[in-house]
Amino acid sequence: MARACEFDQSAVLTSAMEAFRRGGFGSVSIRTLEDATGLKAGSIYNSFGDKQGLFRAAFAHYVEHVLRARIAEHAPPEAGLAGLRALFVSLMHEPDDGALGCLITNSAVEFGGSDAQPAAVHAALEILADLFGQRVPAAQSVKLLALYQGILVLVRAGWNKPALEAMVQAEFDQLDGEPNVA
Amino acid sequence: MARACEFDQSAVLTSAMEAFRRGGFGSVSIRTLEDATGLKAGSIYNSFGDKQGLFRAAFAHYVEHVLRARIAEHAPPEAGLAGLRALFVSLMHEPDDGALGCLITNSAVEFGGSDAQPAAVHAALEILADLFGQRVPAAQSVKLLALYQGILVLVRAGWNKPALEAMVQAEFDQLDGEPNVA
DNA sequence: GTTATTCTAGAACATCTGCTAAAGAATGAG
DNA sequence: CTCATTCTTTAGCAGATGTTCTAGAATAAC
Repeated sequence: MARACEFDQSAVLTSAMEAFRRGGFGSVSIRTLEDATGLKAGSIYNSFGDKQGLFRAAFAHYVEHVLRARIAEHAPPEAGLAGLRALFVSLMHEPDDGALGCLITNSAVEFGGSDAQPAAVHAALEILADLFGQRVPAAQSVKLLALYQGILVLVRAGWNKPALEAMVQAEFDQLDGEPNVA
Repeated sequence: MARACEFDQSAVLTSAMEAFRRGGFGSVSIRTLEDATGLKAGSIYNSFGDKQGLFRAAFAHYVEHVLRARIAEHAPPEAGLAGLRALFVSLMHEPDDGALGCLITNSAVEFGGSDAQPAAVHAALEILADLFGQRVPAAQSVKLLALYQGILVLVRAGWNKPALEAMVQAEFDQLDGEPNVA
């Protein structure tokens, strides 16, 4: 019917997502997003409405292509508790040393001070809570969720990774010795 | 020798601190800080050098008058493991529902994407790590640090507080049954 | 080929940002 | 009192911010 978009939507979302993971929503400007995505401001506003719209799309992209992909890779349904262990351990082996933080954790912190937390943040946390809840008793699953978020904070803060990994291993060793859900 | 400052430094730092706890460093402007502290921009720059200087002072104020005060209240040296339990439980009973987040956790996340994490953030995390390390075996103390940070993220995200508190109680019940350091 | 429609490019807008300069007000030393 | 010193206030600067507008380029239906 008319001219088609020239850019690759997925590539654009990936680079916007990385910019937001590094700096958060507030400190990444439209100019920075222009450089990161290769798009001009006009095209960004034409395609996503406004900065929030691009963020929402990038957040959804993160949930789908980073979080869900990570779960699928390390903790598919049949992997059980060992899958959860691998998922946790993988957090300490990101090449970026926390510079690319978790967009969910970072957003929970960044928007937690405002009146309304975006529903997307809560929904994303729910994905993890559900995953843990399926493989571990309820009391333990809340602990795993908190541990997961805490590890991401500490990795981003540059905390000693081997110590974190040893802690994860010990924690799952203990979980292995208890009755679980599956 | 000359005119004295009219404002109460501690009160100014407290209100600046609260503003930063709510919004982080980046999204709190000098105008907002003027309103929060009652000072005019000129006085702020005269007293603290620049925005970073005020933030540094507010961060130190937080460590001294919020973190250390919280430890002294709930977990004095003689309180042992029960003190740590009370410390953790207190995180779920803040009246602000996470709108006033922990300045340490929030800063770790906000500055984690930049080249150099401020040393003050790491030092503040060390305070908690040391506290835990004195009352619990090393492997457990790392877990408590991660749990502590994760709880703060989840509280700020509006997560179910009774579930978090039950998790904390269960975790410390288990710790009570193990040999500890003291 | 015309035309309607949608994308892209670039300049521009009003507002907000951190910060500074200049003038007035308070203080203590001489 | 004088005066040097320091605080407070106000106004303003240069640059960055999110956003919009306009002109131009590409496409597909007719």
